[in-house]
Amino acid sequence: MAAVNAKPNDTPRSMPKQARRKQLIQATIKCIAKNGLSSTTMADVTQQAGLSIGIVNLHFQSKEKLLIETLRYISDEYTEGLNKIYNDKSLNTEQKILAHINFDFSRAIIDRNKLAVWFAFWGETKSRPTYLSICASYVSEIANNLTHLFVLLKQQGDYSDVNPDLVCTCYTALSDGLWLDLLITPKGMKPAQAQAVAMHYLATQFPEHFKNKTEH
Amino acid sequence: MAAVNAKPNDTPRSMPKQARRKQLIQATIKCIAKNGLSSTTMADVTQQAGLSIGIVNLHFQSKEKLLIETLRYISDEYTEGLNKIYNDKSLNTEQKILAHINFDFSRAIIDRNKLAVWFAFWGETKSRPTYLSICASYVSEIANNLTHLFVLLKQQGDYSDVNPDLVCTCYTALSDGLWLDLLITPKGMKPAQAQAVAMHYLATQFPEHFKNKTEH
DNA sequence: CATAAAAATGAATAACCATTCATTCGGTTG
DNA sequence: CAACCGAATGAATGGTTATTCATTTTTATG
Repeated sequence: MAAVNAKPNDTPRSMPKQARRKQLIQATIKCIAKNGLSSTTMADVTQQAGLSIGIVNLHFQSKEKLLIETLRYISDEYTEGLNKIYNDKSLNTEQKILAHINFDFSRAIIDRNKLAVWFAFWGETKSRPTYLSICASYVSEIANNLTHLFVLLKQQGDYSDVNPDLVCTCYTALSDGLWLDLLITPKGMKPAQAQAVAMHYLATQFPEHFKNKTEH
Repeated sequence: MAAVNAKPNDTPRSMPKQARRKQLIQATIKCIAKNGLSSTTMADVTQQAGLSIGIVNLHFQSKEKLLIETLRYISDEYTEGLNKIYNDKSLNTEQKILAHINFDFSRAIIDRNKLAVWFAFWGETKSRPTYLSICASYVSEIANNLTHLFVLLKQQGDYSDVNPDLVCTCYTALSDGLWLDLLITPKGMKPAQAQAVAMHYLATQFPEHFKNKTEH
């Protein structure tokens, strides 16, 4: 409750505006995880950030805009991480797919605070067009890239029966569902185990490439 | 906004208490879908039900208890539907698994109102132990039953490499992830398509039974 | 060091919301 | 039909919360 993130000296006023916004967004993530989206208040968030109550409206105009920026933040973090992999010229197709899976179950992504935020926003998409459109746009961006990787891999083996679109849809859904397991059964499902389940599916589609592969 | 579900005559006071509770729970589901969990108010719910503001506290004591009962309601609906399948003596193992998949993507289950409710509560599990324990208990119940079906099916074919626990985890996660697709890309993903993706995965594990199977 | 500009504060405000409970309504019973 | 009792109502209440903005604090500048 009274836990404060930073002493005054840690957060000088001279820091760029962007940094203060990020600080508030990260406090918002913690509060949503700790109290739930429905009972996250401005007082909670600003106290978590070690700042005063009026600060959110100074930087975000309203609570609603702070929430939208919070969704955009985790959404961007995810897509930018994946785009870095897609654009990495030093990786071949197989390595990019492996890197994608590693990323999907990496510390930064399957942090339970962030998972709670994802699900909280997903639960609100039906009523908030803005949330929906943020989600829809990252989903389609990722699907395009990942499907393309599967198209390329299909050409590198005896994979005539493989449907890249289907595999992309299936892998993506599987990954989201495993995130749920990591969120609600934290003692029953470990990150490495979740990743192994994802690998198991890919091995059914691309056995020449992914059978008996384990990432350390 | 002003949409009222029932005229006074439709809801006589002589109906059993259980019926009024159900009416309020269903109104709650609609409100969560329409406004999001975080802005669902007692006034919304009671107006949606066509009743007065004080009625929730009469039947549920508090808003929080109404929400808990709402989660329990969709949770029970799901597990009871599956248990009916598991206990159906007229179905063999293969048919039970097919019935399970059919059920997972049936109208009653993938109703977008209810999907919104599932995700809203999942997003709050980290902060509400009561939500978490309701979710944890239905998850483990289903996993036990489904894993057992896979164990039985494994004995009915050349499936020595199949790991029933893994398949259960993978199928369940996949199904949850497909629910997300149905929730956030309602125009891009149709129920039949989602079901086909789930079948596609099972066919990789039990090709003798599920390859080229399509449910009508 | 003086001054101006920018950033941050937090007390005050107004709106909102869950809960209460005295009153009213409707159905049942004898 | 009268009397009763549980069900339902909704105005009133008190607590909570987002937002505002006059004031204070910090930083940059000459």
